[in-house]
Amino acid sequence: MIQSVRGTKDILPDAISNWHLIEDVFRNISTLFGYEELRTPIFEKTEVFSRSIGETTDIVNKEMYTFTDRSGESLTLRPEMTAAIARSILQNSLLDAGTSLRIWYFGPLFRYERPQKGRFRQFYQYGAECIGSPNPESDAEVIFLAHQLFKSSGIGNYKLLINSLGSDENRLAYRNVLIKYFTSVKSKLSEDSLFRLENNPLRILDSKDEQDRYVIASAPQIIECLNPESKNHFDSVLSNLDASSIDYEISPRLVRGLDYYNHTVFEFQHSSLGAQDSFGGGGRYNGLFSQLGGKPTPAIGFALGVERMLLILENNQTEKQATNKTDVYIVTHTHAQSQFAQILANKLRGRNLKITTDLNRRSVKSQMREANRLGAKYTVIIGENEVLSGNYMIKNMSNGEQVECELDRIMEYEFNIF
RNA sequence: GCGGGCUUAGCUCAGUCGGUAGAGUACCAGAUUGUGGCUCUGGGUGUCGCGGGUUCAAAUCCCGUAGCUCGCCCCA
Repeated sequence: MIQSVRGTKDILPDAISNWHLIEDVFRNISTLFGYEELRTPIFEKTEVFSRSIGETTDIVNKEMYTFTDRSGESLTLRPEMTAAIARSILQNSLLDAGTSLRIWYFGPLFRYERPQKGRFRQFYQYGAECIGSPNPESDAEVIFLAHQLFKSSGIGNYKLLINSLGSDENRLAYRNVLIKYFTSVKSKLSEDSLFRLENNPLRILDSKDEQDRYVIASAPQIIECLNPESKNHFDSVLSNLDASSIDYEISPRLVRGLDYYNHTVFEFQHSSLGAQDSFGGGGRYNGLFSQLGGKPTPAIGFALGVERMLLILENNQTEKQATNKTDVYIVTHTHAQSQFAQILANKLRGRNLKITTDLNRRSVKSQMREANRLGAKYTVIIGENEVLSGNYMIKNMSNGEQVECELDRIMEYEFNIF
């Protein structure tokens, strides 16, 4: 049997209703906040990602699906969206100076990783980007948006962690302070963290290793390296959140993986997710547009892992409520009535009723059973007698009552499908 | 890239000491000759992941391999 590619999965009809629910929330709430949808291709020139995400990150180093096309150009299935969105904004000149551009997106991303709970090689993200404002109210706005998305889709009990990396200079200064500190306690670090010390020392702060955590506890914090403007910006973001009663936890060790982040960074965590407890995250990326060849443009955004959101939802849903897949099931006694059944079905569909007919020429009993299984509120029963008399049986499936109805009047029959 | 667990019917799983596979559920048929649910009766629908080895005999023991899953790394 041919199987789907490792780390990819089919979204089966049984699971689709939660996807629809969450996609509706994405569209409706984003619109309420004045965000417009932007769809970009699922592959880009490789440099879109290699120039923005960071050469030392695992995403660029070992997780990209990169290939050369027939013209010899290096292309990559998008491993994240922000860089692609920025590319599109620059290419299409969507940004007017002095105003804000509000964009949201939804779609599949691709990373070559070992799959585990809440992690796939093809996975979906929703994201929102607020471009053009350096001010703390835009930081707050995107967090309000995320908050409302969770509220509307029924996700509660999550934790918002927030931190500031400061300006690029602050970040660099902190990096040096950290290298100095961790080098001094090198002997106590785990093997992984020794590697991080060479490549991405900030990430040591995120280590899950017990011993590392002990060392990390007394590491210098980035707050100490922030200049006054950065500190002001951060404080102001927090006060905006306070004013709107958004709960958060300042997490001095939150650094996030992508190189383009500066100033505010944040992450949403939920305890029901297993090892990957983060189901969304974002931050400010004032340097990204210039890295991609545009004018320096302040921006902030976040992304949500849709499969992880669905995991949270499924955890909350104790029982799946049976959805009725059809309103009226048309039962035919023999195959001879199937044309009549289909004519009737199409007429009733014109009344916006969900109609199912039998396609397998099964017994009346089987058809009734299926009608029941599909949650049909009514069956219309057609047999030889009905064809001769021009009358049809309409059976109410919840109380078993049957009435005879003339063909001409079946279009007026009041089906109570609620 | 590394480590643990798992793989038997459509699904969830049992299978003892090696003796050629079973339960629940789903499904189909009948009881009810034109009518669902509830009940009863009957029906097994299988490449025991795959390949090799040991053996008179392998779902079971050994070796290899693939897939799934959870974790590490990293990230949504």
